[in-house]
Amino acid sequence: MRPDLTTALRRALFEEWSQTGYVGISLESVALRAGAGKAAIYRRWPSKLAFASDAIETVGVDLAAFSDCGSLEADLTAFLLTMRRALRHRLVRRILPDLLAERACSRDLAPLIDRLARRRRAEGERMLDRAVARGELRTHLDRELALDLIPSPLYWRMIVRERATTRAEVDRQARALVAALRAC
Amino acid sequence: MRPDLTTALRRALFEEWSQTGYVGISLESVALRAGAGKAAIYRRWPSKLAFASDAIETVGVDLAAFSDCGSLEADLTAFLLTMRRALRHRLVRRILPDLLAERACSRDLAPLIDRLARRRRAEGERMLDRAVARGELRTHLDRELALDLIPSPLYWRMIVRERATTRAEVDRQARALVAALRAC
DNA sequence: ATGCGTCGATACGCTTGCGTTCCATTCACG
DNA sequence: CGTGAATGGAACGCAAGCGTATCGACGCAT
Repeated sequence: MRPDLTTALRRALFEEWSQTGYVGISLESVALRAGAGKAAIYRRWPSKLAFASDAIETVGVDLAAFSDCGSLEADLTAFLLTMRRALRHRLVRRILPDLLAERACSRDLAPLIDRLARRRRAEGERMLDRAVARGELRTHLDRELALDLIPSPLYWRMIVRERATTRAEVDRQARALVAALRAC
Repeated sequence: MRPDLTTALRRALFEEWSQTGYVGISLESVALRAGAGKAAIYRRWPSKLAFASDAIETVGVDLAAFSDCGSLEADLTAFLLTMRRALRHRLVRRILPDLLAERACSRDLAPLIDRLARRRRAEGERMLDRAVARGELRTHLDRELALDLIPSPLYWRMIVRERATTRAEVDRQARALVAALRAC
């Protein structure tokens, strides 16, 4: 089993996915794109779902990571910059909304999406912990609301509205979010 | 040409759309669901795209409307409550993300989505005008950012995270948004 | 050299659905 | 009543793709 071919197949899947959406993925087209035969796909994965799940988990299409930058605003800025970098990627920009849409129609991909979401939210909790410890946020702030507020404006702008976001816009967004989180 | 049948066909399209996504819509299934023959669809619309565009425009899948409630916070709360009502609708919750995903893959539906988005944003501008006139917001606030902030947390929560939102949560969200808009 | 696993290419039977067309029936109107 | 429009149901030729299987070729390890 050739690992380089497995990688090529995964890459081809993402390209095809970004053009057709999950439902429209033709495994024949994926194989062709990878310069392989269809049997090579079936030797590795029993189904489209298994193939897609493996590919997503392997590449780790994840929005962003949180890190400790010394202050809430700096943490938020770093998060938004990382998220911006991920959403700038053409394939991510196309596959991410399709993942959500597909989940609404068929629950096949739901476990995968849930796993990704859970990881990110746990990291967000840790960032809130740090801000509380620094005295930047109230101890009993509404964490549900805070964790919805943080990624949503950037997601809305870049995915829903398909707009680019400058570094200055990220900075302003972080400042607005700090104000919002203080009111949570 | 029976108008009641046209209506039934549109309704059937939405049901099918919510189950299969746009790509997976089978006009045969739509016709069957509406208790009609396929020819009835082709007599009215030349293609799936024309059918879908007509249906969306006729029903007006729109997120929400803005109204003057006397203060920025009240305006925002009213907006969020209206948007919440729309997003509670099962078909909307499924078709909306699919519209976005489909737009990313194929530009067929882009003009339709742009029209919907433009209308809503213009109304958002008027709400900001009112808040500025009342002295609630700075004259030169970052309107781009403000108009991204307003709908995004609710969209994120209800569509991306598939979570319900209580009236109390809407109120808290409105308050956080006021704080954010003041920092814009 | 030999054996094994994997490869791409292809064929196969099957399914689904498209867009078009047809037909007997129904309905509304003059 | 006669006529024309529209109807649901179905047939048609065509296309695409699925999942399975096969075959000769290739690369690698022994």
